[in-house]
Amino acid sequence: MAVVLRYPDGSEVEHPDGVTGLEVARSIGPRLAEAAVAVKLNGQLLDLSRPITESGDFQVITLKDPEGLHILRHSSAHVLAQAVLTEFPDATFAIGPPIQDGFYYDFGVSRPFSPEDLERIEARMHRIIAEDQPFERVVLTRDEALEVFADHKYKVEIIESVDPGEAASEVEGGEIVTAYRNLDFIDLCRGPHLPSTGRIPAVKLLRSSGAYWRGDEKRDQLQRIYGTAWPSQKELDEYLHRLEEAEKRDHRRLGPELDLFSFPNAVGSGLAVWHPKGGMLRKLVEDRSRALHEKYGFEFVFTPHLMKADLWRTSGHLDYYAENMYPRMVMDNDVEYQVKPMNCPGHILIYQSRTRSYRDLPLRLSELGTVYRYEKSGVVHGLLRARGFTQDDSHTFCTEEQLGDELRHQLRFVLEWQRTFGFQAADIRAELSTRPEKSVGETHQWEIAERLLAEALDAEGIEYTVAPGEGAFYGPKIDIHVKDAIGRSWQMGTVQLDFNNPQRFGLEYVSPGNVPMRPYMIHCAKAGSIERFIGILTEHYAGAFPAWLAPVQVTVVPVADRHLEYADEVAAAFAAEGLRVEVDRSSETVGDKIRRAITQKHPFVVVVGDRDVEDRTVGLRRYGEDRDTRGVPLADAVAQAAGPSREPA
RNA sequence: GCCGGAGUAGCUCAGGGGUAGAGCAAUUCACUCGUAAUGAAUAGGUCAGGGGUUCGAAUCCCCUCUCCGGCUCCA
Repeated sequence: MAVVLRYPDGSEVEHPDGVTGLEVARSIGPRLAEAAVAVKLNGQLLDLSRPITESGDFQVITLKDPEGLHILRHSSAHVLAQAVLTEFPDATFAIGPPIQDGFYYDFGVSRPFSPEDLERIEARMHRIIAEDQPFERVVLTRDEALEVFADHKYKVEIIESVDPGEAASEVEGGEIVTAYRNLDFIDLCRGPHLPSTGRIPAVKLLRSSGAYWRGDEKRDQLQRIYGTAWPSQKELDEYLHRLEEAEKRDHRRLGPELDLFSFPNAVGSGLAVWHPKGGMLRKLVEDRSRALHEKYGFEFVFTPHLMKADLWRTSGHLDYYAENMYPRMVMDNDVEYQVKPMNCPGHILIYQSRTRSYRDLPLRLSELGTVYRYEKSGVVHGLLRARGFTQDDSHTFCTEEQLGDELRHQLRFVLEWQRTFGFQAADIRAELSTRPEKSVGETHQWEIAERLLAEALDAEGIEYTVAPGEGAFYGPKIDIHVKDAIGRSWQMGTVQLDFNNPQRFGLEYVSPGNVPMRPYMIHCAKAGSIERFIGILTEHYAGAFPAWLAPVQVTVVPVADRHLEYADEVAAAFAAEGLRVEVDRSSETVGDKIRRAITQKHPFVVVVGDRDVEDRTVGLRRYGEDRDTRGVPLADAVAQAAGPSREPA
């Protein structure tokens, strides 16, 4: 008997039945065999030592493959568990999967891990790796497995939760489970694994934290240890370097550094104050928001921060959202008020302010509405998760006939918004969330809405995935996710249908046939929250905003005090073109003044000295360029700065 | 909210029962300089806040607040 294996290059090679992956790799080349960590047969990953008994597509997996990295990190997680169980005999272990860039493992322990514990555990891991213990695949029956792991309640729960006949994530399905053994350590696992622990080239533990068993806050709190593993020390170092670089663009660091905003303790958690430069940035973003809303046919409305509690009762927020709302205050004759966490009810009241006809629709109401939400203390995160923030919110009311066109209209708006701020189409993807289990509205409405949302995405050529059951209880939605400069994905815009509010408030319009009809309601945010959006922008651009958004666009640096007069004249020339310009009047050296402007990431630095005064020129340096141009005629310099400083069309 | 770590000058940090420290920033003075840090001097602190232990607390203990990393949450 023989098996025929088709290699990635298309060639087909015959091997004896039961040949191992390693033997096949060896037959291809010794270096490949050395690099091999697993093989893939017909899409299924197998250990190198597994006998191959069927023909098909065959590929050797090395650490260069994504699957190889996955295996490396999975095996690293095993070694972590082995180290912890060795160092902490009373510890029990739960699950430890590979994740993006690394792995973690959750443990039940009598006390949380300290940083010193992590050092000790990591040292133990390195010893296990040095010992080069082979990973051995063990096949157990359910009963055998229950016996082997009898002392580990989480493992027992995993084994018992395996539905016979169906594959679960931790183990192969059926009456049989697999485990991997190295030395005296054994862990439940479907594999595959590296051939031995010595094949882990570079591993490092990063941090520990609490984590709930099965992700459920009502269940045990376990201690999770995060680590990272790479094919080489160099790649590990590069990864750590990337983390440092990401830290440098953290908006919570750049905000104060660039004098944009801060979070004074005296104000309260999750509440920002905006400094003049951040205020300018914010004004520019908000101006852009208003201009685009106007372009897309929205009308501006304003609603108060405080509204009667009864209104929130009508809208259902007190039923569904109360724990995120600030507590009520009682005024006048025991009337209760609450701070708004959303803008919708206010906009609905405006809709209701008079009888609406089909001729009024679509009615598009927008507001830069500041809302306050009580976020749990542990989740506040700079501008990205604040307790007070301003939504670029809008609510559109339309007829069923208009719904398709209107959704597409709104989607187009969201996309233009992202493009305006420098996010490329290729970095935008969408998610269509459909009806969840608990929902309001009629099936007919959901079906229409979900279909029209999908059609709008198709019409705009947006790549999207469907998230079944992930919609809000009140309607399906599209979320727009955007990738930033270092590849992180952020949810920004959203287009959501709402079947709930029109019903709760009894919204109507008069149809052409003179009968009352219920309008459809669309929530749409482009940035989401202005604060969060600026936080993301700050990280995306690492604080070096495109010139049109830079709070200060031009810094004029006089070489000596005698050039101050000309410097002011130069500044005036830039300002006359609408540029935001500052003159550095300090008595520092030229080098220092330039350094400060660069550190503050100003797009243009203009240096003026004796020759410039005489020739009416300037020295021009653009941010990010490590050189400068001398003797640029003033008018040219203004033109050069004005171009990129103009708002995008 | 939960688990851990942390809070000392505007910023970055040292000090860990016995008089509060450095660098950068700030201010002043001198320098007036041609593309990423001129020099000197000065000033700056309820050591997050409150309580306790102690002859004596930034330091040890308790509570609160805030921040950081996760978990959970983000109808």
